[in-house]
Amino acid sequence: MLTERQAAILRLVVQQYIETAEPVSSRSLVEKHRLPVSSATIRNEMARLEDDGYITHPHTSAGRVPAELGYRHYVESLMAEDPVAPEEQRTIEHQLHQVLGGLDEWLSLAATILAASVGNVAVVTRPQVAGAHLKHMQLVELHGDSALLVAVMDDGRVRQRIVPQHSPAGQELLNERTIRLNAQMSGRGAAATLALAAEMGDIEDAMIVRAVAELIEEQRYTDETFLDGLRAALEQPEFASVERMLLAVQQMQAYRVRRLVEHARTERIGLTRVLIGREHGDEGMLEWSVVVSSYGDAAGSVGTVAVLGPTRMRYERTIPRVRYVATLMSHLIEGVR
Amino acid sequence: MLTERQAAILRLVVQQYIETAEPVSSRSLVEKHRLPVSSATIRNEMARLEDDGYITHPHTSAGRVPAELGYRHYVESLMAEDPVAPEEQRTIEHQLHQVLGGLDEWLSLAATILAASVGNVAVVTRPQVAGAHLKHMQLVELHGDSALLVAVMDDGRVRQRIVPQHSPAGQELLNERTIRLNAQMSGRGAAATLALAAEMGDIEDAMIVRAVAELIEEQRYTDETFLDGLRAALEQPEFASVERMLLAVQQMQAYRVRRLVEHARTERIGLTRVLIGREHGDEGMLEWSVVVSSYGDAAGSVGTVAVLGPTRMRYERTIPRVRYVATLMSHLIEGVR
DNA sequence: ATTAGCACTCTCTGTCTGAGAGTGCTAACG
DNA sequence: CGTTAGCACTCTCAGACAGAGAGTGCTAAT
Repeated sequence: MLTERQAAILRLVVQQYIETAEPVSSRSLVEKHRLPVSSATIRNEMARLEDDGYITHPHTSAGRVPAELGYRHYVESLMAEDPVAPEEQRTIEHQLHQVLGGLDEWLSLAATILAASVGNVAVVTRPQVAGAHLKHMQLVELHGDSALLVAVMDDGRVRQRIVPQHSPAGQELLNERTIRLNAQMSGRGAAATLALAAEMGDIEDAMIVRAVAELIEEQRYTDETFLDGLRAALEQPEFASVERMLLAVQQMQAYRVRRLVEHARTERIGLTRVLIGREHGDEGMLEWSVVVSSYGDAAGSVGTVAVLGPTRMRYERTIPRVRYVATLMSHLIEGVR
Repeated sequence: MLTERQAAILRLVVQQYIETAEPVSSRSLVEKHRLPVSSATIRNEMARLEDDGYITHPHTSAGRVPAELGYRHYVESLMAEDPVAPEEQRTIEHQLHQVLGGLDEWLSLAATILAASVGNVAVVTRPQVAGAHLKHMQLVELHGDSALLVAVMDDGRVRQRIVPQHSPAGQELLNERTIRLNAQMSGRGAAATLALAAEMGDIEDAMIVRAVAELIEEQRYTDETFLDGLRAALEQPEFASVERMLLAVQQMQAYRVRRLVEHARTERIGLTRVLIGREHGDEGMLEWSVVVSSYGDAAGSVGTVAVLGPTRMRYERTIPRVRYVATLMSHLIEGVR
């Protein structure tokens, strides 16, 4: 158990390190904060904190740096959140409301806004519904012997697929087919749609219905993950070497980030979770932390909002902002269904 | 005018520099290629080439490095293209044919394939039609008081927009409206659609028609530009310092790259152009070269395929591959219209 | 015209040194 | 007993320096 003074020192060490990115020395702590004790006392306390695993030493004659446990304790007990000011709330909300083009555009914008607000990588995943259903589909004639199948799902997705036409039909006939098939398919899930396809007499009908079933179920990792803010994040001193920067660029790929974030999140909407260093389980990204929150609607679909950054991250700022954006999205998502 | 020997030497210098990324010395040239002359002779010739501006010197005791003029001459007169082997042609074509999901997915895949094939940044822009026309639009009811407008254009775009509904209508009524409006709008361009909106009696009809007109005209830079291959490109030695790498990451943003590439391309389909260093006109990217080609169909829409990389780029490989992908796309694009 | 030879230049690497920053420990102090 | 002054010790960092190595440019001989 930490004494009150140890806790105070730990807080200062973490804060100062987050701010300066430099190891924190006992003397600088005393001077900057006009502590009523000498640096030797701080050194003694620091040695304790180090024994207990809260902070470390890069080398003998360097100041102290928070260890994972130190950040953990800081986030849980020592930190005061830096709330999203009303002004900033309005800005974010306003920007989000600029969206005209549907769910995808909206998720992408959310990632961009969040990234800009916290200066790190922001990730937003599309809300996953246990079983999506078809709302409406439409066949549009393409040049030549194929048609474009456009399907709108009840989870907000709009997906397309090119389907061959054995007998070129013209838009008129495609419209008829569209109406006929919609009548049978709309409201169905993937399995039910597939079952329907099996019963179909007409081969072309069956093929289209199967295509719709695939679209309902489809999840492409990249397309479902919206990521922004890498450029800004790379300017932080943790990436100030070619190897580290290159590694970071490699690591921040949509599919990988998505796996990490999906794994880190909880089902519980409204809860914001922080995973520091190895806590998130991706051995290759030990120096990264994740702040993650779920959003969703009454219908039970759940998506993820997250920020990724170096363990030396401004948790005070990041946590409330992730939470705020997630909350906002939970409210807004109803509208694009 | 270069003598034959000078040209031969220049070719070797460029080739070796492209391969090794190290300044090329007179001795290494003689040894590696068993030249029938001494290094001193090469040195004399090199001095000439330097006087004429084909190559340079990083410093007194370093080997030679191609200057822009050297690359230029190499690309135009000295280089033998490394054709895309039938095997590779099949692979690329096969990958491109994997596309199921329509134009966007297809352009994005093309960029990925090209990037992988040349190991640099590949950019593909959507084919722009002078005036696109509406093929078909569909209204789908969303939860609450809005509807999703999905429009398919004759240039292959599928665009969506959320539109408010003043009086919640139900999908039935939306279908009626869809049919009514399609009958009036389909085949129209942006201006004609806008004109139509002005004549409309019904306010909601007019609003939807206006929205469609906007969608027909819409061009969002990011969404219209598909880019891949940055990760691989960053591994090249030209980016082996934090500042350069960071700069490269900043520079390779969709909107900027698009501007560069659109500016560099020619209207002439089938022609592949190479712009080296300052030739492309973006003063901030002097160390980059662009290989660019246009693709399009008989209808006159033109898109761009390009590769961006350091001036020290394997032009022999890159040029034929850009050309091949562009040709392929010209053929394939007919199918997704 | 070509080339051997050599002086000259510049970079690169490793070593060393001194300065500086911090800690850890000890002993003294209140 | 907690606190602190003092100091030895450790480690890093920047700069200086030297020597090796790589290349060129020039000159004179072939």
